[in-house]
Amino acid sequence: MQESPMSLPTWLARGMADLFPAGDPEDENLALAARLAVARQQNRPLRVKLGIDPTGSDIHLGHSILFRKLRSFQDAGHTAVLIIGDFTARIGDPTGKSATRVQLSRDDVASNASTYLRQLGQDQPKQTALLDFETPGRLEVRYNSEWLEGMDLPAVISLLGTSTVGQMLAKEDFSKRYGTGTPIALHEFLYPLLQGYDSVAVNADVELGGTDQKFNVAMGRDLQRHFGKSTQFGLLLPILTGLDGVQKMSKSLGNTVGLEEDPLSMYSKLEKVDDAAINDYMTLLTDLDPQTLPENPREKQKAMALAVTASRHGLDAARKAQADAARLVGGAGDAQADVPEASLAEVNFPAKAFYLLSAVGLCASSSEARRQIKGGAARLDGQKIVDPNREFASVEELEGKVLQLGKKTFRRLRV
RNA sequence: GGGUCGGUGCCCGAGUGGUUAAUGGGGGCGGACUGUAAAUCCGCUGGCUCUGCCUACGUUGGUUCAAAUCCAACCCGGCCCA
Repeated sequence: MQESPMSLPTWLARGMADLFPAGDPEDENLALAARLAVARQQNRPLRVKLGIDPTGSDIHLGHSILFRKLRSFQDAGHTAVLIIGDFTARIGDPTGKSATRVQLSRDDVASNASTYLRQLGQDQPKQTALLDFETPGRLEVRYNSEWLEGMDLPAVISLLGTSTVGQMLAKEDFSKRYGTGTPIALHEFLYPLLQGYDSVAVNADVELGGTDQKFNVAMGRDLQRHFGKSTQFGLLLPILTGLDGVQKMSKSLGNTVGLEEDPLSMYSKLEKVDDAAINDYMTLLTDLDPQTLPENPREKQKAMALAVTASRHGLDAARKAQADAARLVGGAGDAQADVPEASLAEVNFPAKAFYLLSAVGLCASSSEARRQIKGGAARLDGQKIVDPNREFASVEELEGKVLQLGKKTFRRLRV
């Protein structure tokens, strides 16, 4: 990335992976710093677009880096335009996908969307919420069905006419699939165009996205130009590496930390993040300087985990989680520790150990529970459960005890 | 529409009538080790309150004592031709 003479504010540049165009520093259409300056002069906030597809229901830390950046724009006085891709979700973004996505029903999309908004802090004060829902003028939530649903066939055809098959096949995901003979449905070509059209519809000045979104964001610029609008800047942030330190954080890869996870499980997961990912986590998930982290790798993990947990739950809760995690790992379930609870209400007694593990949700199935127990993974209050058929006669026998699977999953049993 | 190849467990991919819940690899989980890491080694990796029962190799039906493996129809996909 080129340094422009007119520099960007540090809150904006933090963690940035790409910014385009990065051309003529004097031209507000070619350099974001110039656009910011003009906006300031005219006392006009920038419109910063971030699109989300309500395809899942849980937001994880990987998603949150984009929302954090969006929040920074809000705090600097700009307008966040959050686009809920309720219409595009029904197509499914082909980006990073090796297979055609399942199209979602309207109901799924609606319920996912409301879950998203709640997780983003719709009902919370701005101090604790991820986005500022409170300050007037700082947030617009738009559903893209608003302008996409009513589009008629001539409009769709003209939209398709702005792009060529060659351009589409230049996109890595498509070319890879084409090359390996994996099907590409025609409607998938429409996705980048529709996402791009969102930028037209909301007059975006900036679009935020992960680095994998470059194609789609660039499409937004093309379409804005096509429709005679001023063009947006693409501000791309890195894709957060998952807990394994190798692959991107993604629910289907099971390497995520959920935004709403309790402090203990959040901390426990974060303190074992791969060394290589630690600095990125600091930069992208906290406001702190990674330089301040301790040298010792283990201490470094802990400090990062504390910082990130604190950014979601506050420093006190994070400290407690850190202390609890340290005690729990010692082996014995600790009566003081703040362990997530599991209800015994649905469990039928007498209950055999393997049944208990699955009934309480620690194992996906009772067969898996049997295997885990045989593998020596299950403990009750720190004591290994050896026999899958060990029987617990009544609730009283379990109430208040800590059931453990492996080294890092704990459940306090409650009635 | 024609030709041709193909559809196997989370993924890739063996298997072409009988110890097949189905070789192998990846991924995942667990154990040992460690820094609660990486690397390495070992185990597990359909379901069921399970010494047994049930469901599985695109779908349906058929042949057979016995099929993922043979036959038929259908569905879906790649490539070539139109």
